[in-house]
Amino acid sequence: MLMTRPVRRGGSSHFRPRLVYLRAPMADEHEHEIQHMIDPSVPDLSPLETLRHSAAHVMAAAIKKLWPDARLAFGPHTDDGFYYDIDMPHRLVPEDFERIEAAMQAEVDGKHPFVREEVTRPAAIELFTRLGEGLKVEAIAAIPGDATLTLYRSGDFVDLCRGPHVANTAQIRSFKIMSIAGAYWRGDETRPQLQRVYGTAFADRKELKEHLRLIEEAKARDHRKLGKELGLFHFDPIAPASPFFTGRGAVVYNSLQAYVRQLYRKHGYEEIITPQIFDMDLFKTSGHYEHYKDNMFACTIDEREFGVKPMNCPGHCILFRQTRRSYRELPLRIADFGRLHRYERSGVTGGLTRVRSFAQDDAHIFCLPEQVGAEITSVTNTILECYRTFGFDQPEIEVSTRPASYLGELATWDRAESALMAALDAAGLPYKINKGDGAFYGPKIDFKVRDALRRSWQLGTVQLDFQLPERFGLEFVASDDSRGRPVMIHRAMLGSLERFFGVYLEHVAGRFPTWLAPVQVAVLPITDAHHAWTHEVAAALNAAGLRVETDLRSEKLGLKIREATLLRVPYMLVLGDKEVEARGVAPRSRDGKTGPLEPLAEFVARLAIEAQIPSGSADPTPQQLAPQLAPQLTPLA
RNA sequence: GCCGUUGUAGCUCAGUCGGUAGAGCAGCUGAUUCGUAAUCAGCAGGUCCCCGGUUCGAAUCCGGGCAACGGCUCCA
Repeated sequence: MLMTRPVRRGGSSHFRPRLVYLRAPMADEHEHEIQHMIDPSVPDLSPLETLRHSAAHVMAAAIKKLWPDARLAFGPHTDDGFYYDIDMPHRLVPEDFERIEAAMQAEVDGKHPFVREEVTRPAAIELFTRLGEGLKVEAIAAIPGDATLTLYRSGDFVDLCRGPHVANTAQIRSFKIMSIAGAYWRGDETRPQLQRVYGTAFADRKELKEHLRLIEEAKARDHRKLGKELGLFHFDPIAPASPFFTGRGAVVYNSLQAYVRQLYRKHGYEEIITPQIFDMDLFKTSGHYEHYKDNMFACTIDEREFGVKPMNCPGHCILFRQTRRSYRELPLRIADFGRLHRYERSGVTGGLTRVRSFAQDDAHIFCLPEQVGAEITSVTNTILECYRTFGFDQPEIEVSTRPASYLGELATWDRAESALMAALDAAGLPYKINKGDGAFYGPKIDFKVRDALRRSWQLGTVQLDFQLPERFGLEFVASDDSRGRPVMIHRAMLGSLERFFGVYLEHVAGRFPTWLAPVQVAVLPITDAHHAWTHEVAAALNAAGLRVETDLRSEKLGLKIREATLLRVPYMLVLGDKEVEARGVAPRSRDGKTGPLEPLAEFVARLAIEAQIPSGSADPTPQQLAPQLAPQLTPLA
C-alpha cells in the first residue's frame, strides 16, 4: 500500500505528495512509474533496472561492512546488472565474492526499507564529509544548481542517489557478484583508478540461472574459440590485432563478399578498386590528417610522406572528380572492399571485433540534395534485406543528430536530419534519436542487431556528409548548366567484414548455413571397398560447384562422423555397401538427422540450390537462412 | 594509452622449495576394414613469449619489453 506525506520541495512553499514504501512484497510493476510521475527528477527506470540499482546499494553496504575504509563512487545499473565503483586499499580478488555475497544476503535478510530523504546541499556535504566519503562530496560539488539532493537509506547504509529503489532490501533475492575491473573516477584517466565490482540481479532465481547459462553459452561460442576450433582464422604477435584467415575462413569471408556483391548488382552499385597508400596530402585535404593522424599508419619514402588509408572516402572523392560529372550520372553509387588499416590503441583490440587490418562493405553515394530521401530509403531497405538473410531480427535503429561542434550550415543540417527521419518514418520504422551524437560532418543512422544470445551489435551505418564534397570541391553540372555540389552518403551494411565474421560466427555458433560453410559435404566411406564410389560422389559434388571433402582414413565411422560434426559440416554422406549398390547417398545432417537413401543426382541438385548465394532478387529459402538458435553441441571431451 | 590478469609442445593444460620438461588430444608409423559422435600400439614433438639481471644453477626470483585476455578511456 502506498502512503503519501507532504514534503517541502526546493525553495518553494508548495507541497507535493511523496512516497514512502511500507510494503514488503516485491515487484509492483508500477512502483517506479508512480515514483517517476510524482517526481520527474527521479529517473524513469524499469522495474528490473530499479531492482539492480537497489542491489548496487546493497552491495555497497556489504562492502562497507567488510572493508569500512572503502570509499564509494557511483553505482548504477547496466544492461545486464549493475556495478559500484569503489576506492579502497584492499585489492579485491574473486575469492572475496562469496564473502560479499554473504554480507549482501545479510542486508537482504535485514529487510531494510529504502527510505528517501531530501537534504540541502550543505547538509549533504556535511554528511558525506563526516562519513569520509570524499568522492561523494566531489560528486555533490559537480551537481549544478542548488536543487535539493536526495538520499536513500537502507538499514544503516546511506547513499547520495536520485533513486528510484525497490521498497525493501528483502526484494533483492537473486543476485550474484560477477567480476572485478578497473575504472576511472568519472572516466578521467588522469585520476587514480577505482575498483569496479560488477554484479547482476534478477527478479527471481530462474532468470538469474538463465542469465548465467547464457553467459556460459556465450563463452562456448566465443568467436575466438570457434575460430580456432574450426580452423577459420589465426592471430600471431608478429601482426598484432590483424587476423590471418585460413583457407576455410577465407571461403566464408569471400562468400560474404559474394553475397554483398549480389546486393550491389541488384541495387545499382558499381564496385571500384582504389589505392592502398596515398600521399598524405590526400588526408590533409579530407581532414583525416588533422583529426585522425594518430590512428594512421604512415611512412616517408623519398622524402615524401605517405599514409595507409584508414577509410575509403577520400579516394572515392578523387575518383568522383577525375571527370566532369553531369547531374544525369547521379546518384553515383560506388562500392569498395578496399583493405583498411587503423592503428587502434593497444588496449582496445580484441578478436575480430576490433582489428587493425580489415575491409568494409563500404560504399559512397554521390547524389543531388533532393535525392537524399530516396537514397536513404533505398539504402535502409537494402540493409534490412541483408540482415534478414542472416537471420537477424529487425534491427534497432538510432538517428544521431548535430553535435555541439559541427561543420556546415545549420539549415543544411536541419534538412539532412529531417531527410533521414522522414525516410525512416515513410518506411514505418521505429527509431531512437541520439541527440548531438552525430559526426561533426553530418547526421547518421546506425543499425544494431541482436544476436541469438540477445546481445546487441552495431553493424550498419548510413551517414550524410556535407564536408568531403566541400573539401574536395566536388561538383556536378546541373540541367541549367549551373554547378551544384553533390551530397555524399557513406554507408555500410555489415560494417567491417572481420567484425561481422566474428558476430555472425557467434550468432550461429559455428553452424554456418550451407552457402557459407567452408566445407558443405563430407563424404565418409566405411571401408576401403567404398572408396571408388566415394571418389565418384565427390567428383559429382565438386562438378556442381559444391565444397566437398572426403575422409579416406582407415578410421571407424563413428570417429569420422564425430569430427565432421565438430567442424559443423552441414551434410555427411556415409557410403557403405547399400549406397554403392544403389549408386545413391543417405545424407546425414550435422544435427544428427539421417535422410533416406536417394539417387546421387537428386541430392546434388537439391544441395546445389541450397548452397546458392542468396541472390538478393528473392527472399532466401529457409535452407539459406541461418539457424536462429543452434542446438547445443556436445562439448569436446 | 591506463589498471589488472595471463603467457610451458599445433591445441587444452600440469609442473612442489630455484636442481636434467610432463599429460591428454592433434601429428607421424604400423596394425585394424569396421554402418551413424572417439579402435589399438609405437614414435616423434620444447628458444618454458623476448631481452637483461641475481644465482654454482632460473620455466620458477628481480627489472624491462612484447602479446593476449577482463575492464576503463577511445572508436574523427
